[in-house]
Amino acid sequence: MNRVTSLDIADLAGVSQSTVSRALRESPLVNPQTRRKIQLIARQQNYKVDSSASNLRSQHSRTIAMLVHQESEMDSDINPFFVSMLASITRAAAARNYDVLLSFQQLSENWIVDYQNSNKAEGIILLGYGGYTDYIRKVELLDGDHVLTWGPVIEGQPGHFIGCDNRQGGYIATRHLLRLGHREIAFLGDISDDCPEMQDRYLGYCRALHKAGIREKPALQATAAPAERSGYLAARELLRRDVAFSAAFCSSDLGALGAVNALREGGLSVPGDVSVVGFDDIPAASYATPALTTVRQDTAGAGKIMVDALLQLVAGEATRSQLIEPELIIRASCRPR
Amino acid sequence: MNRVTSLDIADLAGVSQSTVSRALRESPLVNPQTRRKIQLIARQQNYKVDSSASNLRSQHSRTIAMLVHQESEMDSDINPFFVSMLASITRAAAARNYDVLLSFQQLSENWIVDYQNSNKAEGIILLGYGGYTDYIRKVELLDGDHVLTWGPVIEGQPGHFIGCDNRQGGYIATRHLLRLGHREIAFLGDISDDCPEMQDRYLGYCRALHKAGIREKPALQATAAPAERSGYLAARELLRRDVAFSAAFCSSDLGALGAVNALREGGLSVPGDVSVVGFDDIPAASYATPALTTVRQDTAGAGKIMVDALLQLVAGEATRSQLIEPELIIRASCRPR
DNA sequence: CTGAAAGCGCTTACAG
DNA sequence: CTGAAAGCGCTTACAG
Repeated sequence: MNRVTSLDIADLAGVSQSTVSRALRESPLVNPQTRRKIQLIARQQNYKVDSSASNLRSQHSRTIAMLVHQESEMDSDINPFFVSMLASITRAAAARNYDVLLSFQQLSENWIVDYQNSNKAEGIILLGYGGYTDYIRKVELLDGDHVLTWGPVIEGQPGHFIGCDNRQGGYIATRHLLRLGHREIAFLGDISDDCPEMQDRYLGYCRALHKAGIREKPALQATAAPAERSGYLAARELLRRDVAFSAAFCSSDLGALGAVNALREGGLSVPGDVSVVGFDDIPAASYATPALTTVRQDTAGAGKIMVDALLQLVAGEATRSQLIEPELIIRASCRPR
Repeated sequence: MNRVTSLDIADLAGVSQSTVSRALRESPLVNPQTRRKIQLIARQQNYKVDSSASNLRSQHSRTIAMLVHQESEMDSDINPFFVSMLASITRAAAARNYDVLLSFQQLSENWIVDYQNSNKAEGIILLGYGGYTDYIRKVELLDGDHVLTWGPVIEGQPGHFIGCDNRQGGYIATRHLLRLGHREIAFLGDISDDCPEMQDRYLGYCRALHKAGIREKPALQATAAPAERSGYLAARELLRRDVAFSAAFCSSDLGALGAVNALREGGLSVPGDVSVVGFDDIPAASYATPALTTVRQDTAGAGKIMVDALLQLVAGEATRSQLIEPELIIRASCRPR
């Protein structure tokens, strides 16, 4: 049994191969009756247009590549936030009739050449970029390529980024704690230049504090990456410092979950002794004990926006950077002072 | 600036286009010096073989499709276990120089036609199949197609499956609880024919009980799907029945996390009053409070095995069904009776 | 509205 | 070891 081609369908339908091709692409040129007949026969024969041939001829692949950054080969835990993004991007792409190639890569590898120059994908979405300073250096060389990154949206930066309004996110998280009467609020997160997103959350935190007439204290900030272990260690460090705090804003849910464990180990109850707010609203946030109050990033909406923005880049249109609005999700990990 | 093709590389290297093609495919026919020269020029020009053209000519795509089953469009929480599988499959495929197309699909959609007949993918890996009875009916029509499913490995079933030795998993989980002195051990999971994997875990549970001279009690079994909410409801149901138990084996970690919450709400401490064992070893299991004792399915190994098995199918070779060995991971959610 | 024909950029038998 | 040539299965201008 040989592969069915458009020529076979043409024979069965008694038309030319060109007409088959047109009918299957919903060309308005072809007679509606003929089109229906051809489509019926194609379905009966389980015929599908050969994508290699179609791609080669038409010079586009209707495929995007989604690269998830990983520091090392071995680290197989993907941040659940990225999993949500990945799912929502894949669905948004499918809705636009695009396929998605998935890959886990390190920054050092040359994905542009691999995916774009081989015509495997028309554009690339990057989830997680590792260190910002290294990444931006790489992006500068990309001029004209179709690469969109989930990350910080910074005035004048090269490349194309879409991300959450992190400053606003940090602001509403901290304001929530302030309104509950907390004054000594710790910040767990990396505020170095390598993490502009967390830095922005920190700036939002500071702004909320200032509005309440409070100055931020370096002793209340502890560096943490978005990982459970990292949040755990940061909270321990904070406890060791022996500085008073009745609340903590963690710049990731994963970090917040770790911090909660560390606080408990230190004999503190959450939210009894310390209120905790996270960031991301990963699934685990809602079924943790206590369920985590957090700042949700709308991944479903973000996926659509990213796919649309990438396809604009591909089409050569201008894309403006867009900020996703964060939303405070109140659960059980905070209590009035 | 036009697209660089193999003809351009040929011109630059002073050889024919055929030789460029051979050199880039590491053909032993071409002179090593010529090959190196061509490869160098190709790299300098950022040239990559056009995959559409290559696929069309050679009639294979070096791509596999990975379909993650979803009941509904809206349900965006992917079981973290599948996330690990997805990552490990993608890595295993990359190691064999295969690309991975990702898609979220419902059982009703016709993925065989979409991916295989269009030559988009040489084979398909399915993660999550929904109801087994419906799925197996679909698989029966697949004869000759290259579809591999993560699921139950059952003697004589149609199609190609790779999965965990669930019976053994259920056995070692239950044996662990028995060795801790528990006698009244609840089972949370779906034991209907639609879930042969959980059914097998239940059979392993029964076997362990029998070996200890205990008969399983229907009152100690509550139906739960692998989801937090479902485990929560099942545990509540169990508490309502007013049957004594000092331990529970939950056939998924997600369900176990929900069950722990329900038990706590019911005034019981874990592991103080009830010991709990889960299944899967998802990341959340290790950072839950208490950290969950569970049965690990080796996803990294499973990914490699699945990709290899699928590529065997594609090559027309026989694949034998394979069972992944489960492993008990002891953490903090169990205590001696 | 339809058909004949060119050609996308490769791979690979064939001839040397 | 190398080159000239055919052809993979489509899409799409061109002509009618």
